Amino acid sequence: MAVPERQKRRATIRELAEYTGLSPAAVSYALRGMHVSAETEERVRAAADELGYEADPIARALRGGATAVVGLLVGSLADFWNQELVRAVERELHVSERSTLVADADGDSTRELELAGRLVDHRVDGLIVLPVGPPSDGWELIAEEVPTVTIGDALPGVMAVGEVVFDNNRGVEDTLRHLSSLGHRRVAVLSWAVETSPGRPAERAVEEVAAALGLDCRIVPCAYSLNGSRPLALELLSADDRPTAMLCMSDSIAYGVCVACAELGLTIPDDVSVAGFGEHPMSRLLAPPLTSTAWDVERVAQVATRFLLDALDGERPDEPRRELFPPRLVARASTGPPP
Amino acid sequence: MAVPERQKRRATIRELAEYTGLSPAAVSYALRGMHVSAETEERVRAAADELGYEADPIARALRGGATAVVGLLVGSLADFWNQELVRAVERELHVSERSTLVADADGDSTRELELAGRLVDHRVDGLIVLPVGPPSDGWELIAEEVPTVTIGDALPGVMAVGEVVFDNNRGVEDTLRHLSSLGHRRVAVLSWAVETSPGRPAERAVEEVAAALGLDCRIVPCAYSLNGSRPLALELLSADDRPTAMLCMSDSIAYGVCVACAELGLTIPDDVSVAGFGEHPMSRLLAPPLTSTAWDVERVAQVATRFLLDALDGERPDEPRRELFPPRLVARASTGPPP
DNA sequence: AGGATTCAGTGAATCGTTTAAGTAGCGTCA
DNA sequence: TGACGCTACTTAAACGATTCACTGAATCCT
Repeated sequence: MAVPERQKRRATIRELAEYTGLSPAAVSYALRGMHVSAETEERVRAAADELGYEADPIARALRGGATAVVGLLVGSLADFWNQELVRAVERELHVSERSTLVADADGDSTRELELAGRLVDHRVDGLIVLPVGPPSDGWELIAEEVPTVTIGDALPGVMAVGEVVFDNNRGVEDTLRHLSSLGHRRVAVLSWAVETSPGRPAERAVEEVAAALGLDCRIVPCAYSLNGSRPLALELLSADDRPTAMLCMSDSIAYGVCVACAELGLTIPDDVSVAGFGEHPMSRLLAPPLTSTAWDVERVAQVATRFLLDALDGERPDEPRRELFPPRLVARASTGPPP
Repeated sequence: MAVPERQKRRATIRELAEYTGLSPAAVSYALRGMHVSAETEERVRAAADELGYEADPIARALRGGATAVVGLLVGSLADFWNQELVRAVERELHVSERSTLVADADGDSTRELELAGRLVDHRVDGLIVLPVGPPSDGWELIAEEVPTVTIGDALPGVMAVGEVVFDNNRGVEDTLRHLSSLGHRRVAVLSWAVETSPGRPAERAVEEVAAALGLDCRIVPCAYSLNGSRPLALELLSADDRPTAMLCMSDSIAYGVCVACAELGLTIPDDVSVAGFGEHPMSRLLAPPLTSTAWDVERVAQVATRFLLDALDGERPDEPRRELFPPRLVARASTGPPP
């Protein structure tokens, strides 16, 4: 009922034109309510329903129109939070009748740009990006060609139509203060690779806060995933002067650290405290439940798609629209006083 | 270097033709190594490199060629295992230079078919489906139009080119035997909605094994997600004759059950045993670690894409190629003797 | 009333590629 | 020699929509 019967071969605009006794052009206009009398418009619409006509997105795209496809370029799909975001964005785009072309840069900034290009080649109407790579010239060209929204961190110098920004700095500060107030002094920060766009500012934030609180912070670059952090954690935690707390810049990273702790026979938080970042639904279920910093995935997805869709049917804003998401520290049992 | 310089406007085949002094047709042939002398082919290829020419996938698609886009239709993206599968499939497709159009049916079988249609409209070269819905006529049309591979459960009557099948029955049997051997008699099975394609056979498997083992099994339909199972579990576990074990047909479902247990003050496995299905990387980290049944996501993704890609550049097999993945029971601390 | 403007709709070009059909030029073979 | 078949191309017609430039009729203004 709701879904129109699926034809063997779709009706074309020419067939619809013949059926209504109009020219293809008139039909095209009618369907978008331009240029024609109300009566014909109605008639064409009815005929379109009857024949189950829907404009072919590919043909439309070739001519330069919209494809109803949005590209979603994810820095690392191995990251659980990012996976959640993909789901949320896909859902948001679905309500606006759009499809989602997903690409995973897998932590590689070269691949990231290459994929962005590929998405553009497929004529996506817009691009939502969770960047890994450092800002590069390539992005300017991309963002110029197709409306782009960044999530997580802006790409400086790139003319995005929207920027959904996490207040990572405050997140880092809150967590470090939390750890400091518990008595920790030696903290390892497992961060995104430091040369990435989120990495650099986060690194500075860590350094500033550490200085202010008198913490001995060591920043260690780390891949997003569980498997990326485990070996690193094994190494860090086997050292004689092992840190008393680990701040992981993603919950996925923290999960790998938990595994490493288990393997080394270390108890969390008695032997070492672990904190995540970007709370994943699973984190409350860990043993012990993981301290983390929460951002509302659904709202992030909503705002990002809103920015993009507004840019798609209005004109592009002169300046990126921007929304800053404050962190919410969720203190749980994985952080406690140092041994 | 590796990535060709991104032009402001892409070179067209006409420009390339002019550049080489050939006709567009000759260029088109040359680039696909048909019909032309070796010398011209070489010359055209060189010119293409020089101009950074790459055929426009949209124009190609309109004419009826391939788009290098594969549709991935997921029954429920809220399910963590499925999220992992999306990542793995995306990665596999990337190595063959293809992009992935992801659609989430969100547990709704009507939406599932509608989305399949939308993917076909976008001229995906092929379709990989993790079905939720019961087999329906719509699928036959879809599978006829575009090569389709099913994952998880075949769609009977649908001419897929490949079927990646989980041996759910044996998985159910193994788990129920495991529970039975621990001494359980009253087991609740939180399953996919029973009318779905995986639901029905799984239900029968449960009934048979339960009868053989003398178990009192109650099958409860349940949405895939953590949030779907929590309220259900709260209800089931508050009853006087509450089950001593819960078999959850997805780890995501199990996670919700764990939350419910915590809320009710029930200890796992002392008060109630919990088992998942389709192991997620997180499950070993829970408190207590979750008993589950593992399938290798990476291999599943590999086989599924292999089936599809083979069908894309060879001809379609007369009969679906098929691979059955046996389960691997991972017994952990979340299952123990009944109270 | 006559010229200008709007309205409703048509015809044809266009987007960038593929491919069926056609055409030279050349060699082969009866 | 002429029929035939190759090879290496070219020409032109798709694919399915959008849109620019028109046209004929009706309406408007002074």
